Amino acid sequence: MRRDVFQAIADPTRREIIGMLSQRPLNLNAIAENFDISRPAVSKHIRILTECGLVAVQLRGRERYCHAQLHKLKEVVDWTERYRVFWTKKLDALEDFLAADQRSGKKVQTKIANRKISKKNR
Amino acid sequence: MRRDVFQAIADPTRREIIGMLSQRPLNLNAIAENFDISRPAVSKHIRILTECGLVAVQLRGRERYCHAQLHKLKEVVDWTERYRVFWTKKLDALEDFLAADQRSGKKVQTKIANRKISKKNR
DNA sequence: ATTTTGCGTAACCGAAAGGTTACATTATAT
DNA sequence: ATATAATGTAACCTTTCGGTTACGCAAAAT
Repeated sequence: MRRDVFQAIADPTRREIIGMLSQRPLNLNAIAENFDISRPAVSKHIRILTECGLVAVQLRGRERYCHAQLHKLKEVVDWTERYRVFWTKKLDALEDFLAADQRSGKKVQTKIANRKISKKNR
Repeated sequence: MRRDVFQAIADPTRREIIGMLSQRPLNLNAIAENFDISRPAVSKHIRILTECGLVAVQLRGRERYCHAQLHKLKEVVDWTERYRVFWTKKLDALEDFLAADQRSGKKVQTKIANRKISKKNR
């Protein structure tokens, strides 16, 4: 099981579960009530969220209370943060420029292709 | 095709492609050189990234230059941003508390379950 | 003691994901 | 004009995903 945070939040149902649990812990049935899918299906989602550390389960008798452990989302934030500059005003202007160029078919490629690059930044 | 940004960045290869393209536009073969997978496989990844708006393709003769369009990542940032409070120092302390409780089996549940919640925050 | 509740798990299913090879097409180079 | 380079696409395969129903089991309620 690969189970990384990126894959975990790819599913919209799991993102909803995260939203619910961020407000207060819930046991499995309480979560399932909010969805049209079956209880075992929710159980599987919880398992995935648990495996990647986004949710922690606390046993209370026969109930399992699920807590959001959202500091694990920092992994996602850290990745996106590297590209934050790309949605600032200044950069948007460049994107617009490129989009316009694409429509007109004008030659501007070299300008972009030769931008200085820094190695090893994955 | 669902093709939302969350699903697009779930795949590690696509995240690497995004990292490469954020430095400079590349044509498809240039991208493929960096991976062990076949060229058609890369082509499929580019298609997915294009469909959700993370990449734009600019045709130059027989070549297709792929540009990163990273302002679309803002969607991801906006979602995660709602939970930023959960990985600040203060909240981490709460998480630690919960984790310790889970180990000891002590009763603290009600305290958390009764936290004030605000509606409609998905 | 018996029933009900809250859950995990197993077996199964169809669809989608991620990859491959083979082939077609068009632009450029020779 | 012919060959080669850059790419899309189709057909196919295997694995994973997200869901289901059926069942089992322990805790709680009766």
